[in-house]
Amino acid sequence: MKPVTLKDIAETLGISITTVSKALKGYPDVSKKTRALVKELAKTLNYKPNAFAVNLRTEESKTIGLIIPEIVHHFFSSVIKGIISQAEKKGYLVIILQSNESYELEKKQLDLLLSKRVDGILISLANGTADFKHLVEVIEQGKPLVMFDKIAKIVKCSKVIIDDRKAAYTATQHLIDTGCKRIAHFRGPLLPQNAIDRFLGYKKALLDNNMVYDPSLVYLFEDMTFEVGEMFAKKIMDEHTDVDGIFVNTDLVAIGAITEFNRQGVKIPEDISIVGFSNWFMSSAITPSLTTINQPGFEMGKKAFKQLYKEMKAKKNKKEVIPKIIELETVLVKRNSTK
Amino acid sequence: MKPVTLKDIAETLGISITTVSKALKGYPDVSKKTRALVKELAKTLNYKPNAFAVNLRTEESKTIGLIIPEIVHHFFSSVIKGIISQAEKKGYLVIILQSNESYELEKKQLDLLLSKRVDGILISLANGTADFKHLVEVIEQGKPLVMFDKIAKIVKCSKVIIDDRKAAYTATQHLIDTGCKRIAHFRGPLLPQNAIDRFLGYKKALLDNNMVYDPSLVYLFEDMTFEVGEMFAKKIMDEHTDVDGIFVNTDLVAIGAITEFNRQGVKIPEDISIVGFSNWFMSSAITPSLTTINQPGFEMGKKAFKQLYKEMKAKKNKKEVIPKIIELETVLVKRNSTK
DNA sequence: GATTTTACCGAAAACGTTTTCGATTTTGTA
DNA sequence: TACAAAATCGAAAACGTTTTCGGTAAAATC
Repeated sequence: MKPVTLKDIAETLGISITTVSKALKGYPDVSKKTRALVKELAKTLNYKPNAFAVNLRTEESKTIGLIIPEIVHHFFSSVIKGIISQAEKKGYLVIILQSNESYELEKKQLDLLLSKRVDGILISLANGTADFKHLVEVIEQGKPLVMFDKIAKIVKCSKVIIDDRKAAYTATQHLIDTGCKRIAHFRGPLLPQNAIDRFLGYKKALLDNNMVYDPSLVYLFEDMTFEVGEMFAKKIMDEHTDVDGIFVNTDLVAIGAITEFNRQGVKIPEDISIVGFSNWFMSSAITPSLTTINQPGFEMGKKAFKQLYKEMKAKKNKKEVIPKIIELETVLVKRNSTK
Repeated sequence: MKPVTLKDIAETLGISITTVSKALKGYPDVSKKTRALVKELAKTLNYKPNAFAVNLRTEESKTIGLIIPEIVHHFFSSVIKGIISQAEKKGYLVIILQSNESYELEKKQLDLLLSKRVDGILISLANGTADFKHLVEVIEQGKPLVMFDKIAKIVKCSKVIIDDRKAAYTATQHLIDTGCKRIAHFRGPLLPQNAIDRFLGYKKALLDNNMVYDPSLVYLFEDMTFEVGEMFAKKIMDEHTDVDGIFVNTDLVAIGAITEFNRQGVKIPEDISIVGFSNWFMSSAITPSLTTINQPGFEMGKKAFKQLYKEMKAKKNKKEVIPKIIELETVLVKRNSTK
């Protein structure tokens, strides 16, 4: 019933715990004969080292924490998948917490992970997070931390991101290049950096092309849902019939808008061109298929873990780490929602 | 730099480690004065119990393992969210592993969780899993295990499921009730129990209504993708022009089919009625909106954790647990893809 | 004032592992 | 044979906590 321990093996073999431990870990100062004996018995007894004891002794758990705003979300679940896949390769397990876009929860969860003594932390910030003290504390404590996607620029730690501003610029420029004269923007919430950057990219593209930036053409949503897209599409038809292009912060909302435009007989891209963001798999499925910016979630997860891994290793070897900004490439995927 | 320990507090206060520990844990045999003193110092020093030591001593980690076939999947990520939300309430953390629908990986991961000594395990089986020895071993070891959604009926443990057969029966019956005479089925892979059950429910509904069951109307897919739906829709138009209803194993495939039918001018539901499965949020967004079976993922996750929690508590109190089958309600959500 | 009760505290063992360092045995060399 | 070198082993400490059990001091009882 009780799990077998080193002691059990040592006793039945008539040797010391030390030797058993060394034999199993391949230390050189144990003879081939006893090593073989130990390993064999360990296997037949199905010995598994007590992780709790190992953790206590080695002060590491081979476990990392991950805090993410929302799990039920195609982009984020892709990131999670990337993180887990990479972590598994390196023998790390990952504990996932969901902040639900709440700053308070995020703070509490960070604390929880710290008290569980995970070896490192990966985090994507909640929309509600405007204060970063909790993050700074983690770093000051010397615990490896890397942020991804939704980051805080001020905080001194490694980050894996895309250039949201550039990508948004590219998206908007594409609308301009294909003849759009009056371009609206469905933007994300106020606080998160990537919504800000995408908005800024949109604005800059307009100005660089000598087009007027009209704030009334910017529609801000808090929850990104299909229905928001439908609603904003209706608003556009009501309030701004002259709009002939829309850059949307995220595919799901863009698809909602397309659906509504389809319903109302607005022709895409003839009447209105639309560019989304993230290249969700449904964007190639919808009719017309959606031109969008590819946001490599899986890749981002992989890179984020890899960077964290480096920093955990560095910490173990008592080496200094200099924070690194890793920027992933985004590409414009041209489909049928633009000319 | 180093985290503060009970010893640190004890020394600065000039008392024993024992007393500090007891004070913090609210033992009655420590005076109010010292208790207050200890608690205050602990707070100012930001003392956090070393989880590794606690785990070792108490033989529990307040951590559970979760093995899931695929994370990037709306239903499963909803389940994950349900599990995590419930676990957090009870002070449990969850380690997530992804089997990628591979039996080999699933086995390895189960072993990994066991060696990490999680307090309990939640699992949804991979499509490739046909042998259940690895699961039986977990149970024989006395480690609480509950399966959800994709289960093995033979294995003696608690399970949280829906009645796939009944739900499929309801879906098919609805097609029949609305006048469909020749009903096809896009079914899931060969092995997983829920694909089998849904197929059986479909078949039984046909037979109960004195309709012929025609195996050539059953299209089996391995990967559930949008494209599979498109492809099968084409096949139906080629091979079985008389089909006027389809029960599809999963919404995504159904939506692929709808898209293709739309493209080809096949009218839904006039020419062909379609019922999906799972009530993915896009099924209310597509045109026409998809009639489907609601599969409560979040709820399933919650229930699965709750059951596991009961079993973990029972184990702690050395009480026997009798495996429980928890069946969640499914409802037919009528929309516009059926008459 | 003597005795019992209660309140409070701490020593020590235990959880299972890793690792250092010294001890012993074996082998090699002269 | 004597000695050095190499090979092999084990005792013991340490990681930080929890908990049992015994002990002392204070309070209560007579």
